[in-house]
Amino acid sequence: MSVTRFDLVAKFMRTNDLHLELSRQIIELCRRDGYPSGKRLTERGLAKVLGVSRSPVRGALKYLASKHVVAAQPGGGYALKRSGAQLEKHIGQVPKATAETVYLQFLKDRFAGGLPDQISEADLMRRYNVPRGVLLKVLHRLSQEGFAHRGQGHGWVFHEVLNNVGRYRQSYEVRLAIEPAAIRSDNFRPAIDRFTRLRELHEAFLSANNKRGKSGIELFDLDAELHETIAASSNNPFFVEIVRHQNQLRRIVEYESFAVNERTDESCEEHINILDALLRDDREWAATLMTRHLELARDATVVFPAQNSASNA
Amino acid sequence: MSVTRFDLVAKFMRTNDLHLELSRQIIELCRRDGYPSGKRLTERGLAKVLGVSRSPVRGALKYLASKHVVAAQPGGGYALKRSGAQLEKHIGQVPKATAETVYLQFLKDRFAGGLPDQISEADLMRRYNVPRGVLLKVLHRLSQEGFAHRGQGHGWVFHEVLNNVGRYRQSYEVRLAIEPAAIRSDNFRPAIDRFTRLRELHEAFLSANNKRGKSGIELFDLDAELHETIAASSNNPFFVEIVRHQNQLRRIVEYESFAVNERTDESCEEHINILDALLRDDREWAATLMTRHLELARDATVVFPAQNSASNA
DNA sequence: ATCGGTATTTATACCACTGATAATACCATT
DNA sequence: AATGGTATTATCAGTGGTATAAATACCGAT
Repeated sequence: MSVTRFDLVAKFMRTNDLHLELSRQIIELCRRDGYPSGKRLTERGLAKVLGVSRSPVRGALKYLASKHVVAAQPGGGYALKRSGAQLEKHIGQVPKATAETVYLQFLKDRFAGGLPDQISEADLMRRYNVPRGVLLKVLHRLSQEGFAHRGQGHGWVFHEVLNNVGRYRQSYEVRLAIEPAAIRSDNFRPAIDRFTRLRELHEAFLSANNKRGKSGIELFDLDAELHETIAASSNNPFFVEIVRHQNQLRRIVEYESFAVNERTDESCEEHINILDALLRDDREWAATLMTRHLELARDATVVFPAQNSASNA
Repeated sequence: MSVTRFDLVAKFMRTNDLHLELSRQIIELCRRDGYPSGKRLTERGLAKVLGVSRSPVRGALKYLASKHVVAAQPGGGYALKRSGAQLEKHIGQVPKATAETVYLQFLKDRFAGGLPDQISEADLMRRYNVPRGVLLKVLHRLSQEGFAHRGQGHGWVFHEVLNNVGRYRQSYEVRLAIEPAAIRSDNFRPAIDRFTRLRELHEAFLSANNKRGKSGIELFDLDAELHETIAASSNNPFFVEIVRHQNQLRRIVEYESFAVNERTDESCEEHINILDALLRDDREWAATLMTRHLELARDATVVFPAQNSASNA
């Protein structure tokens, strides 16, 4: 009769979706800022940065401890136990939240033409067999990201995605207008440390590239991070928002290899040149290189046209 | 005993929010496309355009009939009974849907610094005294438009709004990058009829301006329509989306006269010059004029700084 | 003063049900 | 073939109660 409620509650505290999501973000944070192994992670600090309360952070840390990414300290609390490339490996091992999975599946299906332009919630629940809450969460995220919106009456309306050459060119048209402008912005202040870090990662990618096989996903994420970081240096949140949105649009397409850009090495080198120009504060040249980089990428991208989605269901 | 159920159902068919919203859109549609009085409005046609089924359209038409904007025809169906400026008058008289009212109130409060950066749903329900459904509808709209997003844990996070000079300049920075690029886009095809109509409206505004008092709201809407129409002519939906978003950001601020641009007449004339250039297909010059127009507007805009919203609640 | 541990309060997610209403099918008329 | 009128069906909004989990307050230790 002595081992009861309290112990059970403590033992069985399940890790939920939010815990997983936060775990990812914690790893990502440590990786991006290059925290060394042994760095102490405080609950309050993480809660502040991640915009949540201590409760879910605690859950996430517990989960990370079980995966040996962090370790409980003797006096209480947790400290980081991995760093750098090791973290990158771990981040892929954190299971995706169910909403995240459904979200990706949605976009994939949509791209492949498997979803009509208009569809009702009930229909989607039947299709994906998820509870209403998850479905709504996904739909609202899609809506926030500009992939869909709730119709005026019943049902949801999906917007077009980057599933044809024309769309892809239009995306580049936007980026060509925005990204060089961001670099030329009056308030541009290069984030030296981030740029330096990015440069290292690119160099690493280039040399690793020759040995092991190339990873499309890895390169895409690196590319996205570079463009977002540069946009962020303009200190204009609207620029960042637009660049991020365009990246998100391309992400799903390129993850699924529906669009391929074979210029991986060249692209990396162009990135490095842009970073170098920015690091020596030669912004005009950086902007020019960026324009050139985007034009080359645009012209080299091959899109595999999806089967036309003649509105089904 | 003869007057029962059927008649009651028919008589008491209440107009709901959707009916009101559609009524507005129908008026707006007729105005924008310059439908003449007497033009027949078919249920199916409107349903198609508005993206809903016939049921709510029917409700809207019934409502509009009660306001004498349309009239029931002898053989059934409805026909438009007003046109042009008369329609503009009517559109202001259609009551706003409750969600719409709350939405505007939100933005106003947020601008004035009356809403903290983070706040829970329950808190908002208490504050605005609206049922959860309406609140959520509003929040999701705000989220879709980039004003807010759901936090990871509990509560919603509000983004910054255009409530200071810096933000305003950043908005113009985006427009300066996007709008001339839209005009220079390869796929730009001027919407001759829309442009011609807009030109007329601008001329009308200029002459009316001298007689009656000026209406800031009226001018803002005209301005927004012009910029969106031009962006739309690029046939690049991303451009349209960005321009629309920026307009929406400015709308609430300028409606409430938190930001004022006294160059109404000059602005109108610049618009006309841009339209003329576009109408004679002189795109390069139109793009140059657009750049100049935006720069002048940017430098002339005065923002009344809102009291700093030191996070309350 | 800041941290981790714990307890308490509060908010939201979930579920089933109900009524309202949007979507749709059908019919008669032109 | 297209339209308006009508009836039927399906979807969705609203409700309330409960379970879960996030936010927060508090405490003792460093």
